[in-house]
Amino acid sequence: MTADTKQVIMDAARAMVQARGYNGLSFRELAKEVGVKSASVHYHFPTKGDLGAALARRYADEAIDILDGFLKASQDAGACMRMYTDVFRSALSNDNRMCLCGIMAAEHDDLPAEVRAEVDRFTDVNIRWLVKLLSRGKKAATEAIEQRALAVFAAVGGAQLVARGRGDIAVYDEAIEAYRAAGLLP
Amino acid sequence: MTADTKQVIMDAARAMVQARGYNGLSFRELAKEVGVKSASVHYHFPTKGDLGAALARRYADEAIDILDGFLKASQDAGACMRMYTDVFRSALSNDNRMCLCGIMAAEHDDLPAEVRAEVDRFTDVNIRWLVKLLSRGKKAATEAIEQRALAVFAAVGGAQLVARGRGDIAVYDEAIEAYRAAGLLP
DNA sequence: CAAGAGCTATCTATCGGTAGATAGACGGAG
DNA sequence: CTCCGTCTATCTACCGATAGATAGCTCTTG
Repeated sequence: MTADTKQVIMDAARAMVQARGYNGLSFRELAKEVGVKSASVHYHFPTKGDLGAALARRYADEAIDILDGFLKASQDAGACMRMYTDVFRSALSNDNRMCLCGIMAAEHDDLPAEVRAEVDRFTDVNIRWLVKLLSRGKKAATEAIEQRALAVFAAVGGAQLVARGRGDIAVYDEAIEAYRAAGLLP
Repeated sequence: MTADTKQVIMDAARAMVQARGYNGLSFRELAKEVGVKSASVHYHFPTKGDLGAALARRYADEAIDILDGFLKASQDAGACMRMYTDVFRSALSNDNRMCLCGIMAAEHDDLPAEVRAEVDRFTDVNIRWLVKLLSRGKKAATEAIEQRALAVFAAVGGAQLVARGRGDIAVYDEAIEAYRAAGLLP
């Protein structure tokens, strides 16, 4: 019984949001999945916005750690970028799911403000990391690097979305390969 | 008073879906927007799936006409591609909306089957058109062209999604420019 | 031409279901 | 004894969908 119910709820909720989006998440279904009553979910997360924001916050925080690990693991930009694209790939290989914040970005406009803020932060985290990566040894203007970082982030997210729609992870692989071939990715 | 109510309903529904997604569309709100009762919407579209499928079908059909017009309007691949990216740009400039099928793609998994089919067809239409465009005068392998077409479609969709999240159309422009600079777009 | 039958498009009213949210009882652990 | 976590039970609001009535148009037919 040690397994902190709050963490179990968050894990299940994350999986459900990655599969069906924030609006597709319901307290009842989530509670059933976890094996508690919906009132118990409300005990840990008073409102749905609280839950959504907690999910996105943890997701962005984890991203910071994971991505920093990549930069430390290799000095090679190409290798780091492959690790980066592989993270997004792993969401798809996990039952055709999306990046939590990627799918929430589509619902951006009717997200509670506190959720939206965390989703935006996830984007910031990614852009900052990509800027760091693309800056390595390059002397290009900061502005150009930022533009490139944003384009990479958008392209990877788009590839994930399209591949998921096709229900075929090979579509993701092909898109990434095309990005690399075109020179968008290092 | 000529304005066919069915068309008015579809126009309003499209705008609402482009802003808040398929799940964010409700018969009551839609009816209020149009100025009728929700029962009247059900008269024209018995189920929500019927309405969603009708929207996506019309959207895909219009896309075919518009895109073919581009190919006829210019022989230059770069010019055609700019017209293509400008179509997606115009959705953003129309009150920060998304491509109808782009936002529905995010909800792909819990879309009624008849809606999903039309959304998938929209993707097909785009890929086919891009293949046609990228094939002009190129002798590259069909497979490589298809891969490239898919990557372009995904990248443009991703740029739209990210730009919308940022609420800044300049983000879209910058991403597209970066794609062009990298050589992904002709 | 006129009368009536049937159709179209809309309305009011309501259905069963589910959403998020809350109050208060209960039981176990410190 | 008290506090924490979970439960039962319930609330209000909204969802998509349906039933049934009605006004007005159109078409047929004597």
